Amino acid sequence: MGIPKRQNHKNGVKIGLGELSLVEHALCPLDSRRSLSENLVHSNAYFYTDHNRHQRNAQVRVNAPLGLSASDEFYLWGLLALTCCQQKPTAELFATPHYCLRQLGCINQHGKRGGRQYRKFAESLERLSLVSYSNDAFYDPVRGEHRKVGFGFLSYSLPVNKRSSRAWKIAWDPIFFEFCMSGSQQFRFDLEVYRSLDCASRRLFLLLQKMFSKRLEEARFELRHLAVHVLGFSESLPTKTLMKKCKKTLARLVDSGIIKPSPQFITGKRGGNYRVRVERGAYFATRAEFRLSKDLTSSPLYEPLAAIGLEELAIRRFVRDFDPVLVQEWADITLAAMERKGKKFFRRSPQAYFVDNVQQAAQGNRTPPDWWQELRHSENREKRMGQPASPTPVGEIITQVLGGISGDEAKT
DNA sequence: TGGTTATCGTGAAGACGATG
DNA sequence: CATCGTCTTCACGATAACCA
Repeated sequence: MGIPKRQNHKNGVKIGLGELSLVEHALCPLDSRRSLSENLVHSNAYFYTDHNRHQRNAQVRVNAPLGLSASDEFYLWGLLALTCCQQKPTAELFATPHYCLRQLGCINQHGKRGGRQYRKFAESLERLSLVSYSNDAFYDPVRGEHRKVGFGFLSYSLPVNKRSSRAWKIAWDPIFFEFCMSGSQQFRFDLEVYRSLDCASRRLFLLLQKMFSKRLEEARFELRHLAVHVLGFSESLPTKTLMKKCKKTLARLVDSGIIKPSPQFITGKRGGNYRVRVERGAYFATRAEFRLSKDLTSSPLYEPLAAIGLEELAIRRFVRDFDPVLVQEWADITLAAMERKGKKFFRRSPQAYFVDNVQQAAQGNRTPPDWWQELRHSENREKRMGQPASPTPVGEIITQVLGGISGDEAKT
């Protein structure tokens, strides 16, 4: 077996990681005019059966100070999967945006796509980080019961300088993360299929993925509930329109093999309501397992280490043998020093500096330098200053302030 | 007249190619 | 590899067209 090249061809299915209760309902309206408004409050409800087989109602509330787009869910599920597929998963993901977007299939070396993807990503991240979610009957897979919960999704910290090759840090809310990670229940799905769908179909796909992976053969819904509360269509639309929209969504899922074709998914009124019935499609027969490749470049540590100038073999060794948190930390210190202090900072080379420090730190006899701690503090301060007042796109908050610290940060 | 259906406009978002 | 222009799709309120 040779040294893996920096590549990203289609070995290994890209996966997404969902969450059982969250896919029961829409997190925001599909219509961006409504969902991307500031201080969005989205109230929703869905039904579940408790352990006595009684049907109960769960009330959901999503607060999104910067709004929330239906397409943000793609990043949420994708980043969760990236986090849990690391060699030693923790609730923190250190990765460059380039790494994330490449892993998620948003950019690749053939289809040339650029700046907009990065901006969308940063904006979504900003919106997601501010969301607070509450649910009075959230299913807790660890304890096997429904609980009242309130949590956020994630926090982030990223270099102010857009050109920086230092990794972004994404930290998941501990309670949310625990729900997502809980052992055998991990909710995985094919991210490529997900991506190929429109937002409404994506939501239904996830819900069906959840239902059909339990060996269920069919799923039933009430039309209006499905359209409004699960998919996120506007409640103000007449039932007829919703039916049309649902039919379109179902047709898409048929095309992807997620549900079986049927001449009539929606059957006539019963008790004043339309019933929707779908059957499990071929997709679930063929794609039970999703795994990420163990390719070296699929480690988020790869890019920072490569940016320091380490060889493939050395990177492999660090990824395999050292605590990823430690490696990430010293990679960040080294890159920060390269960007802000220049070459003269290093007695020999950045590589030597990094290698020596990680080894010493692993022994427990070296801690991060003070200048780096201060740098981090000042970066956090700026971020806090930049955020609540104005919804400035993340990458663009202040670069001048830091200009004074170092003269040669432009060159990387 | 009342109700249904078709179409337009707007802003978000994705696909894809050209270019630097 | 990043960036941008352009074309298409989507949701859905508003308006117009249609029909009994």
